[in-house]
Amino acid sequence: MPELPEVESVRRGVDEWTAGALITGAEVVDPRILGTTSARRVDDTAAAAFVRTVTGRRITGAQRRGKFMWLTLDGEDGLLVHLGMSGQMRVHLAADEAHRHTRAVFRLERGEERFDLRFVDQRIFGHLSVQPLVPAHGRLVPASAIHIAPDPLEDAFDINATLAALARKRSPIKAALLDQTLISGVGNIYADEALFRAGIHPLAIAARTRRNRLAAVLESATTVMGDALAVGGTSFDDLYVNVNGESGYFDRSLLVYGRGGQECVRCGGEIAKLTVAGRGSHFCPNCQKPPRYR
DNA sequence: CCGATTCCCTGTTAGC
DNA sequence: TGCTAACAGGGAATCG
Repeated sequence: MPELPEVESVRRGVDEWTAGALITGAEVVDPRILGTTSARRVDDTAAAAFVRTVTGRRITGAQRRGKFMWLTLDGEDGLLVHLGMSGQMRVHLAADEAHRHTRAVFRLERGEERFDLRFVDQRIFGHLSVQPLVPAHGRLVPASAIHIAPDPLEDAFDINATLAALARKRSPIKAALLDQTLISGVGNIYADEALFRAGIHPLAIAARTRRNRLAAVLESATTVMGDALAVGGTSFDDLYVNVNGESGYFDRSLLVYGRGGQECVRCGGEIAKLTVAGRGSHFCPNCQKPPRYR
């Protein structure tokens, strides 16, 4: 499931391949990827409109904030690409056999090069859309990403502001970490890993957690995502690969995620699993003591 | 206003 | 063995 390190790995590949390229055509194989989560019913008319909107545009580069990625079109609009949990961006020659779950294809031309940029998404939680770029937290971002907070790897990230935002949340810290309006880029895997590395229980209430402990969680999240990015991200379930179809290697460095029932690498105890904010949460009950509030 | 829950999807896996 | 139910989860809408 693509989180910041995976989306950034994809963005880098997409940027290398597409910066300066002309979109000479496009095809929407499955119109559902044009809808938002709530409005999946998108008809062929919308698909045709999407194709008309992107065709003939020049890609200036690929940008990212948190898990939101977009291609700038002529420097004025953004072609938003959200990978959801199984989305992939793949570069292929037009003659290459299409992947079973290809949902959209962009025909690109750059100099003498001609190739396809394909959006592949098994579970259709991802989506594509073209939107005007609007200012948010010191940058221009697609309009639908205006509410997304800066991520820990961008210049606009403000540690003190993020700490203050976390300290206002009366929800479990695991839920707060997943709230993309507080801090972006952190998903279920890295939230669990950050909490384990900081020794914080996922059910600890953010607002009742000491400031230096919250800071430790942020520090851990930043570090673990940076480490993951350095090895191409986490390919836990084979649904994530980069633009060239390559997996990342961080799965072997995961300490708690997906390790329920196994031994804790730190204390030898048993990794437990419970549901927080509707997501599976893996943690060590010994290394991450349950909170005790009066 | 805020936190919790539901829904959108498909492929894999556990269980009867 | 074969079928069904449960599970995985990012993000937005809806609920309480």
